[in-house]
Amino acid sequence: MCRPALDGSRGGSPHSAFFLEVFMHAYRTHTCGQLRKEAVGQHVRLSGWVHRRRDHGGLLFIDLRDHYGVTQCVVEPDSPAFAEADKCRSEWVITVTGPVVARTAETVNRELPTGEVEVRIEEVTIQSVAQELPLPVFGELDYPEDVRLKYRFLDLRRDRLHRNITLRSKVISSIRRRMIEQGFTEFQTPILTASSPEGARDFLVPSRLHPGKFYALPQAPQQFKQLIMVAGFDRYFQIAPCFRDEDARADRSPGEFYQLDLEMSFVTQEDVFAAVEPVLHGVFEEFSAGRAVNALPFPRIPYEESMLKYGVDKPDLRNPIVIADVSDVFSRKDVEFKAFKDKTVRAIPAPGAGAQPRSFFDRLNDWAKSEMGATGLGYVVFESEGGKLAGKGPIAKFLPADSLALLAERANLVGGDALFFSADAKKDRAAALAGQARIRLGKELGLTQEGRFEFCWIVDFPMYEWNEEEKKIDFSHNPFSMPNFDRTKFLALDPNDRDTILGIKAFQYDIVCNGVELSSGAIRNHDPDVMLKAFEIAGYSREVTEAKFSGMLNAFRYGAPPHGGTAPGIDRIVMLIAGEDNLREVTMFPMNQQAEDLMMGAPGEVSQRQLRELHIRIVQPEKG
RNA sequence: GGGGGCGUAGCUCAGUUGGUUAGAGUGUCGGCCUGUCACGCCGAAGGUCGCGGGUUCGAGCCCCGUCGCUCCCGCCA
Repeated sequence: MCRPALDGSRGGSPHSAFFLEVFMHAYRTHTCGQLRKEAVGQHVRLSGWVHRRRDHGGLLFIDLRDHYGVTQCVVEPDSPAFAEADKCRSEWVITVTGPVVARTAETVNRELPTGEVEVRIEEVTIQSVAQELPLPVFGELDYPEDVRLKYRFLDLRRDRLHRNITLRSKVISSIRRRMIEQGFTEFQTPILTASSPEGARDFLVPSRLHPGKFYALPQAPQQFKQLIMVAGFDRYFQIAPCFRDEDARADRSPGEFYQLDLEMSFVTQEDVFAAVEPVLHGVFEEFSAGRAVNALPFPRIPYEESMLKYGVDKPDLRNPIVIADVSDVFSRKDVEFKAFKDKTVRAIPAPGAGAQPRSFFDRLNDWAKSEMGATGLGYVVFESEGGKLAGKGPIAKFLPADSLALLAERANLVGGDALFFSADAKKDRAAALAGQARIRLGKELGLTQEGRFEFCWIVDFPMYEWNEEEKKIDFSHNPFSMPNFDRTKFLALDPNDRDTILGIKAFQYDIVCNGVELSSGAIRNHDPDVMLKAFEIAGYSREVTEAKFSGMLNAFRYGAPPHGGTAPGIDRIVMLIAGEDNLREVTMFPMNQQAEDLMMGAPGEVSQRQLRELHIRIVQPEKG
């Protein structure tokens, strides 16, 4: 086509096209996002993808796109480049050469940073052609997830995803800079490690050298980072890949994800908060694009309080609704509503909901029954009648005036407001339904404020919980957390003293933003005796604990500093900042919900030879 | 493992109570068009209605099964 002659056979003055070609970069002198009015008159070369072509017969426009932007290029039929340019279709990769010209006032495109100029095509080189696209790059339409994932390289060309992934990179580099500025040091930890008995399901990697033995991919570098503290490195961080073989959710990638993993020595819980808060606050402010971030220090909310007031351990504080316990009101002798007697009853205020139609209340009731497995969601609508509050709705008739007034006071409601009730014999279930109802009400009544970030710490998690199915005590969260309990008394605990044990809090905390759990952390248990006792309570004999955690227990017997840390989820941070509600929108090459990589074909079958080397034989599950 | 939603042209979707040859937009191909920027106009090609079975004179539509995608529950120290 129109390649520059490199043998010098065509002579030319310094002003000839030939001179410019020879001294011009083979692919580009500028990017597609670079040219402005100041460049008018320059002879330039651009390379990129054909974003869009507009054929006017007598005039052909090609919008050329690369990572940096879009530049309009134009060619007329009498140009020697027209025939070649006319062949170009969407997503072909081409190189164009020609002068930058100013657009006339009427033809300037204000939407485009390069919209004041265009490149008049004198020469086109087709670098790569494209078949008809399974997924158009141009436009903002939504496409099926499987097509997007199979042709991820096309999806990634699209503006929104391209920007999200670029944003992710910027967020990570900002985090890294802020951590280093705070005196943290980045270290790598192994990817092939040992399976650990607690927590999620492991991904296993068979060992070739050791028949019948397996590595596991780390669920998190938990033990390693504690060992780094024992090794005296004081402040560690890592953008750490974590692998868990559990089912996916919109906010939980299948298989793998990244954490800002960090650990510090000689710290209290407040020291960890003080180290993490400015990093998160700083990075969210940096990329907030006008959205407010709540001020430091972030509120600390005890777990019990969160479960009462918000019905979840990850409250969305953009939602002003606060749940109240009203069990006592329904236990009063003058309240004859049998369905709520002797149950935990939580009241969810719905300010302004009195104006909603009957269908609004019915819909919530249906939702509670069908999706939450509840018997229903009772409600009362408050109305002002001559300066006094009157109750309306199906259960209002069971509530005498003074009980009604008490409810309104507890829920801080006035006429025109409504109050929903979540009741269950089990406190946890009443709280959970109330929590979900709070979220729905906040959204449907428009009370949850968009466009802001509300962080909080949830603190004082219980160390243990009762496993009803197996009738035993389990760790409720991280087994390596330090119990917030007198050491001597802890070591002397009777493992059957269930009431005392279930009341023990741990130095364990989550950080939550807008109802999304960003991280879980703890002050660690660095005392081997306390650790053995803690595991004994959860049903692990000393021998088992010694065997399973020998590496760490041993280390703690050679001088271990008190230490603690946390690990905010990188993907979720980027998701929040990008304003997306699915992790796949901020992950370059995600797997689908069934943990398959549709582009690369993973997981895939392997050869018999590979299996033999690994001493593995496949046993297919029986179909039935 | 369980529940909900979806599956119709390359892509996004419509398709009435079960009734003639399954439509639109976009993309593709062809024609026209010198200032568009979602260019416009005319025309054409493009369909195993996810797959299998059933009911029916007749199924995109109803029933059963199955597969795929997705959201949720379980699970996620």
